[in-house]
Amino acid sequence: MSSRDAGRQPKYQRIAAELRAAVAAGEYGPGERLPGENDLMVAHGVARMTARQALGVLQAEGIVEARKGAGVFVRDFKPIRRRGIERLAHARWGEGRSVWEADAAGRELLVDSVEVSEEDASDAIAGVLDMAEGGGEKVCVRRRRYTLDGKPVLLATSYLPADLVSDTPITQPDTGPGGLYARLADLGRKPVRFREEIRSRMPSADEAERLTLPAGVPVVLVARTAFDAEGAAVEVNEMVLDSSAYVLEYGFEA
Amino acid sequence: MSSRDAGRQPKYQRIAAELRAAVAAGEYGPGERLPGENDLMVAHGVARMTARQALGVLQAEGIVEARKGAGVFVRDFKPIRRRGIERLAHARWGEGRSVWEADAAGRELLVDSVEVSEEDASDAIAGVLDMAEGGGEKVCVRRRRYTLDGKPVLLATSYLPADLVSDTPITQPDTGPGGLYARLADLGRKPVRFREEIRSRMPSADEAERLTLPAGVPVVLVARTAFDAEGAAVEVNEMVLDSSAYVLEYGFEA
DNA sequence: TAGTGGTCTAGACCACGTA
DNA sequence: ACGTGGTCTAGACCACTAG
Repeated sequence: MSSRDAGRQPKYQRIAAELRAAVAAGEYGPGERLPGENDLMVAHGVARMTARQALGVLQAEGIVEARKGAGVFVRDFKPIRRRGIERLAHARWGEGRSVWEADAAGRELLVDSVEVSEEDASDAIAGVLDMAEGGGEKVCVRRRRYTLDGKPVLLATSYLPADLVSDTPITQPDTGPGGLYARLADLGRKPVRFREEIRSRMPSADEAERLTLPAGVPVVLVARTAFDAEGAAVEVNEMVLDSSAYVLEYGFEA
Repeated sequence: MSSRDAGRQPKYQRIAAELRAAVAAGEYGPGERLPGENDLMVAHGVARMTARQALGVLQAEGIVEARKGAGVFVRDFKPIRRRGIERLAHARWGEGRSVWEADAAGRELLVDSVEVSEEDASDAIAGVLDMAEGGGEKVCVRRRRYTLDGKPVLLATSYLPADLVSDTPITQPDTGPGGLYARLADLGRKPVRFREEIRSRMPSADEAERLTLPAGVPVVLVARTAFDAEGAAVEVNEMVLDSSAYVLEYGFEA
C-alpha cells in the first residue's frame, strides 16, 4: 500500500464501498453507467488491477454488470411471480399486497426449445420416482428452456418412468392440449399432490451460459415431485431458475 | 498470451475447468486441499495473478473455499430441511414448542441473539401489514439470529403492528411458551393462513459477515406473511438464509 | 519459521462495442 | 478510431496459519 491505509480496509474494498453507497443512494440508477476502470485509476490513484478488483466486488454482489467494450452498468431487478398453488390448481390464494413486487404484466413466458429422450435413470431420480417392477431403470426425459421477453430464465427437466409413457404424446415434443399432466390423467395417473424442494447456489458454467447469466447471479433450484391418487411419484421436474427473474410464492394453512 | 492458446479459452478458465473436473471426479473430496497458487504457477507456467484468477472462478462458483495462510479447500454441502407445511401446523406450535425448534434434525438450531425495538414501518412493510386506523405507522420489530451447530445460518426479522402487541410478551425478548404465534392467539388474532415469498441473491457485505458466508454462497430470502381468521396480515417475517445450509420444502394439492 | 492466500503495482496486448 | 473491459506478466510486501 503506497500512502495512507484509511481505516484498515483494503483500497479496493473502500472503492467498492463508495460505489455501492452511491448506487444505493440512487446516484446511479438502474441501467446507468458507473465510473470505469480508467476513471477509478485516476480518481483514486490506484493501479488498473486494483480498480478492477473494486468493480469485481460489485459484480460478485450482483449489483452491477460489466459489458465488454461498453462499461459497467447498474443491474435491474424485475422478477416475475411463480405461484406454487395457483399454477397447479384453481384455488385462489393470498389476497393482500405482497412484499416484493413482481409484474408479469404484458411479458411473455415462452418455450424456447424442447428435447425428448430416453435415458438411464440417475440414482437420485430412480430413488424418488416410482418405477414399475422389472421395468428397468429407463426414464423419459423432457428438457425445456423458457424465455421471458426473449431472455432465457428457466431450464426445466422432467423425468417420467419410460414404460409408463411410451407410445403416448409425452414422448413427443408437443404433448398436446393440457400438456404433460393432462396426458398423465389420460393414463389414469393424474397428479393430485405435489412436493417442491428448493435450494439455491451459484450456477455451473453450463447453466450460466444457457441462462445468459452475468456474474453475481445465483440460480434457484426447484425439484417438483408429482404424486398420483395412489401416492405414487409419477414425475420429477428439476428446474433451474434465473434468480433475478423470479419470486416464488407458496401459501398454506395452519 | 505467451505460447499456445489451447482452444480459444483464457488460461485461467482452462485451469479452472481442470480443477473443477478434478473435484467433480472426486480427486479432491469435501474438505480436502487443492493445489494452491504456487502449485498452479509451476504446473501451468503462469503468473501468480493468473493462478489466482483460476481459483477465484471456483470460489465464485461456491465449489471451493480459500482459507488465509492455509490453502484452498473443497466445500461441503450439508443442508437441513425446512418444511413449509408441518412447521406451522398448530399441532406443533400450539403446545409449548416454538416454530423454529421444531425441525432440528439431529443438529441443534439455536437462537443466537434477540433484539426487540419499535420503529417506523418502511413503505414495503406498511403496505403489507394491516395497521389499525390512526394507529400510526409504528411497528414492533423482532430481530433474531439462529445458529446451527454454532454456525449462524439464518437471520429473521419480524414486523408486527405496534399497537396490537404493546403490553404483551411479544415486545419482550422471550415471548413465552409457544412463541410469537401463541401470543397472537392469546390476543384473538391467531394466524391461520400463511404466504411465503422466496427469492435469492448474493448477500450484502453486512449479511455475509453476520452469516459468516464465504465467497460464492448466495442467500435465500423468505418473506412470510401471517394472516388471521379475518384475513388481516398480523405479521411479516423477513428471513435471510445461508443457501448452503437449507433446503426448503413445500407441499400442496391440485 | 516456512508457506499460504490477500493486496498491490506498472506495465502490456487483445476483443469488443459505440460512435 | 477510440475507449471499454478482459487477460496476462513479473515482480513486491503483508497477515495469517500451521507445524
